[in-house]
Amino acid sequence: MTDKQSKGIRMFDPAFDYGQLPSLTGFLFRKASLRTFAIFGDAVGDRAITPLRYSLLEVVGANPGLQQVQLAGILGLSKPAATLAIDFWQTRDCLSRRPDARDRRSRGIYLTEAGQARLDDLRIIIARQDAQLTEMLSEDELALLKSLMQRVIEGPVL
Amino acid sequence: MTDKQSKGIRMFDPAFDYGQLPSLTGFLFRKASLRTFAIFGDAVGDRAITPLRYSLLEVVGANPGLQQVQLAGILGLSKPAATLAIDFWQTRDCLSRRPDARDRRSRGIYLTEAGQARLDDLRIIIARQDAQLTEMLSEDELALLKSLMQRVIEGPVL
DNA sequence: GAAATTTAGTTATCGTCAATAACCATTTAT
DNA sequence: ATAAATGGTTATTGACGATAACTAAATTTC
Repeated sequence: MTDKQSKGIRMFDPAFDYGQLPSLTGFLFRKASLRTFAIFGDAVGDRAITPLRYSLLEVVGANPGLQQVQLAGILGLSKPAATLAIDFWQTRDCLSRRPDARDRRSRGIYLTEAGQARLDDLRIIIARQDAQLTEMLSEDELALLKSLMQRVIEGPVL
Repeated sequence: MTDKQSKGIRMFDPAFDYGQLPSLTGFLFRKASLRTFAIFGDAVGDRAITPLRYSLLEVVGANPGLQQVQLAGILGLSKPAATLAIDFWQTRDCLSRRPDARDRRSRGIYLTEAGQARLDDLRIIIARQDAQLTEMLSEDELALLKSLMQRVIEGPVL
C-alpha cells in the first residue's frame, strides 16, 4: 500500500472484461464523477467540505440574501437538508442567517467576512484541482468537452 | 406537480447566479452523473436495481467464476459491500455462488439462467436509455465526447 | 376581521447504505 | 506445527437524505 490518499482507485483493470459498461456514456459520467469526488477531498484537505457544501457557499456568495427555500431549490435539496447544510457553515462562522424585514418567517443567508475569505480560498483551490482533473486535454479539447457536457446536462427532462 | 418521475430536476435556474460552478468540469460531471442516475431508475422500472448492481451483473456475465474479492476490487467495493450486492442478486435467483475446488475458502460467482436472461434484458434497456441521455448529440459528437471522457477517466491518479 | 390555509424553517424519526471491526474457515509461510 | 495471511460473513456504527410532525408567521376566504 503505497498510496494513502484517494484510495488509489484504478479505473479499469485490463485483466477483466467490463462488458458493455465502458461503452455507456452514463457509466463514464459516473466514473468521472467518482474521480472528481475523490480528488476533491484530497485537494481541499478537510473531508467535511463536500462538493455540495462548497456549492452552497458558492451560490450564497453569488446571491447574497437568498431564502433557505430558494437555496434548497437551487441545490436540489429538501428543506431539512438545506437547514443542515447552512448549519454546517454557520457553526464555522462562514454563513449568517439574518431576519428578513418583510417576512419574519424567512431568513436571508449571507456570507460572513470569514465566509467570504473561506470562499475565496476554496475557489482557488478548487479551480486548480479542477484544472488538474482535465490536464491531459488541450485547451481546445477541454472547451469542446465542456460544451458537449453542457448540452447533455441541459437536455430534455425526458 | 405534473411530473411524477425523475423529480423533474431543473439543472440550472437562469434566475440565479451559480458563481464559478458551471465552469468547473467536475461540477458538470456530477450533474451529468445525477441525471444519469435519475433516468436510470425510470428506465429500469425497479428502483432496487441501481447502476452499481447492474454493473455487478454485467461484470459477472463477462467474467464468470470470479471470486468475490476480485469483484470487490473491480467494482471498487469493500468486501462486505460485495457480499451484500451478491446477496441481492442471489435472492433474486440471478447469481449463484459455487464452491471453488482449489480453494475451499473462496466461491466462484456465476450467472444463473434466470440471471443471464435478466442481464440480456437489462443490457438492452440500459443501452437504449443511455442513447437517450445523449440524443441531442450527433454521432460524431458523441464519439468525440466518449473519447474525451475516456482520457479524463484514465488520467493519472494524482 | 376571524378562521382556515399556506409557507418558511426546525426538529424528530426513520431507512438506506457503506465502512470498519470482529469473527470463522482455510490456506500459505516460517 | 504454529503463525500469519486470505476469502467470506456478520455485527456494529456513522453519515446522509427523506418524510412527517411541529411552530410561527403570512395569506386567503368568507
